[in-house]
Amino acid sequence: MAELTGVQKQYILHWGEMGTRWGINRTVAQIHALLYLSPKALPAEEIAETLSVARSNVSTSIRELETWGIVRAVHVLGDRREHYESMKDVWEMFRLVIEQRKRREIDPTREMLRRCLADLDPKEPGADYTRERLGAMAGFFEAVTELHDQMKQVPTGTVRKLLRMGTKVRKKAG
Amino acid sequence: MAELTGVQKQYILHWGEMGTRWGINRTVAQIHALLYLSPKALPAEEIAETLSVARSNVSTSIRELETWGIVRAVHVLGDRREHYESMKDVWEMFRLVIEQRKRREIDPTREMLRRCLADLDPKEPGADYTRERLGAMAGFFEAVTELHDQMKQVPTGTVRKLLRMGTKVRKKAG
DNA sequence: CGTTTCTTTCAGTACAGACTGAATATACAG
DNA sequence: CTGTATATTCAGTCTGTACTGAAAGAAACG
Repeated sequence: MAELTGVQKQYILHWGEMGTRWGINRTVAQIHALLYLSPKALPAEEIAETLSVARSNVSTSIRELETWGIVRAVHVLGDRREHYESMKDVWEMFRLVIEQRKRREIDPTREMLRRCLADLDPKEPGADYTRERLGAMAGFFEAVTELHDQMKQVPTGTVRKLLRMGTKVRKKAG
Repeated sequence: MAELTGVQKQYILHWGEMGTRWGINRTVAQIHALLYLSPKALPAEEIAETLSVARSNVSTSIRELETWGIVRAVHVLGDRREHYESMKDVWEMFRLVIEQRKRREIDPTREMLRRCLADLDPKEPGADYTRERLGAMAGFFEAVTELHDQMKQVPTGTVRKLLRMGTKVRKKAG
């Protein structure tokens, strides 16, 4: 993977762009794309060269990918350097990312909504309306959490089954 | 809504912060939060004052919220200014946002993956592996699209039903 | 029409976060 | 130990996006 083919470049650049739109660092996303396409684990040095970014930038970005659990370091016999490889199971990868983001963003929001509802002084102007709106939003986040907890326990293979069930429900409702 | 209560401030600030983490402009998110909590439609001027941002910034941000379909302008008798109000149905709001983001981000990614698979020259080094990886990723995006199309047609009330079905599937699988 | 009120556009500025490269730390071999 | 290879940290710089304020543009009145 010293030289990138046209298709690989296309994928990596798009993935980086996509990352920025979802609040994920462009370099982090690009490195992930590169590792995902690579049949073998790559040392940081090679990643830096291939993507034309600073070696230190790779170090930080790999750390981030590791905390998400979608990239890990492996060792190669006769080479002292760490080599990094990406998880290949796409569903599992997204599940992990979603789980992390839930923990970092959904959970704190849920917490904030609870605190708001608790802090809400019934005597302040429009308290009833505020409570109603905050309550609706809190309900949404509760449901999302419930949905996520269930998803966590559904094995990858079952996802397609769920998809088909969705179709049935739709037909009944329609 | 001339003065914000402590709880309102808390909600608006958190929502703005949350926005930035998902690639949504902080001001856009804050304005949405403000309108969501407001029992009556607000003129741009008042939004600008309440949030301490430039009047022009409000104009641009409202436009963005309007293209998502979660905020609309309404007219108040005896007032020439446009007043803006947020949709209150939380599920519907998120459905709209997800739909837009799918169109802007998921669809182009799906397209890119198709193009990559089409452009892939079988003679280039590691073509088989690349095809395998791109194929897996493409499959994921196809499934996500399918899931989204179904969701679009499920009425809000049915969502909780789906949640319960998820539980059943999990129990069978477990 | 001219005036007033409100809205949008846009060129310039400010700022947050990404990125770099030098310095530092760590691991290993001889 | 000493020297070398690799990894990490961090202060400073750079860049892209958000934001501002002034100016232009619409719309509503008299």
